[in-house]
Amino acid sequence: MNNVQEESLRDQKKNRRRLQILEIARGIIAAKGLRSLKVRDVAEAAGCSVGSVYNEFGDFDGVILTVNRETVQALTARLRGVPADDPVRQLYGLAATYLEFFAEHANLLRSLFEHRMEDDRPYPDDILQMVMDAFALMHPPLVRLLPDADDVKIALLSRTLFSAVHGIISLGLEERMVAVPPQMLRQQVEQFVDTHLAGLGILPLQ
Amino acid sequence: MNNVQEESLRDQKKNRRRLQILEIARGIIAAKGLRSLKVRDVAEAAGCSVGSVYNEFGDFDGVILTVNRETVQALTARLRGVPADDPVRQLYGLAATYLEFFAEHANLLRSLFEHRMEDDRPYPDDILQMVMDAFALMHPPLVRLLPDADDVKIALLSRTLFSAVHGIISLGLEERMVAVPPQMLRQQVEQFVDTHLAGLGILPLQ
DNA sequence: ATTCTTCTTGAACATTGTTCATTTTCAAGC
DNA sequence: GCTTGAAAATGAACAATGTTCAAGAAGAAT
Repeated sequence: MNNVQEESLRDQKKNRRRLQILEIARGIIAAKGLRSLKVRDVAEAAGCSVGSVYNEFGDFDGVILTVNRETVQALTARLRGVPADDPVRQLYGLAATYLEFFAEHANLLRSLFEHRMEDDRPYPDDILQMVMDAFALMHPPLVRLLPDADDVKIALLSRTLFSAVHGIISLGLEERMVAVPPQMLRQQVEQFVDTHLAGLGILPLQ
Repeated sequence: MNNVQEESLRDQKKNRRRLQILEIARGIIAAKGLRSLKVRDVAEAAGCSVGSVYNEFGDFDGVILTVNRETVQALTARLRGVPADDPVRQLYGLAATYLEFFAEHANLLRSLFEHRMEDDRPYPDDILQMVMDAFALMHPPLVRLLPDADDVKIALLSRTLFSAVHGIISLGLEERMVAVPPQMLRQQVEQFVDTHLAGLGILPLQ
């Protein structure tokens, strides 16, 4: 017996179009920033009417939020790929991987963190949850390094440390904040993690 | 001999209006966020036409940027008010004051950090410089604490540390990132600075 | 083939940034 | 104080862009 639902021709087209719209929107955001994203441009590039975009995503925020959702998913996947062999190495790896990902997809990450909803509608919970889950990825290695510490405190520490790294990277990558030469940023982040771990009483890698 | 330029009635009105427009724009951003700022609302509240707003600020970005400029000026003033008696205390003070200011004016700071220009016009240099100068305020106390360190390294450390604090605070204050209870944030920032200073080999306050 | 449902379309509308010809206001010269 | 010229204010018109919806097209169901 086959559980796979028969996909109608209609659904096929719908799905294909949906993916296409998202791909186009993501491309525009990545290339020229969220502010350059226009419904008509997306519709035209996707070969459909603006109405179809609305039909599929409800409103334009819907498109943006879906792209953002996929961004945080891709980020999480990348971060989960960091080896968990040695906990200290893992922490370095998480920071370095975040930097790498941010540098590759700066405009997509800015869209994720900077997009504000119309009026006062709340940002979708599932995206927030995913961001928080990503920022909690430092939890397991920290638990291994600080076996005697309170679990709640480690959870807080994990988010704090990741938020700190996020701040360093997101400001460091603003070309406009000419401050930091990009190749120096990696070293800078490493140094930062290093110092902070030392402050936690954790010995560096030998 | 009086160097003060006689101010004509015309200039008086112009200046008064300019201040009024800025006050109104700032109020709207602070209360409802940058995305809720509309030319017509500002013009109506200021009792003038939209044309006058354009006449005074060139374009709408001009209004936003002027508000942002004043925000970073106010921030800098507050940060400069932190006592410089003890360098460690000063570092705590800078972090705590930044948190305080951010909590009081969250939407204004988000406008400062998140506003993107139309097209690819560059963000005004003077504002960027002022932000960087603010983030360099940790430099003097760090120099006192690490007298043997390279000055360039301290400059980098200052920006890094302040960026880290910025990351913790800006994410921590997003109501949407329910993560951190606000009153806990202060403690969290303090803890963070504490740990990092320890990592730098700096003893905490007795 | 017919009917029914659903999706698609794109013109019309709504909102909001921007321009500019006209009018108003003010200061300077007489 | 009247005239004149420059500067500013006005707001209607325009442009760009998000949103809606009645009509039509396309596919599914019978």
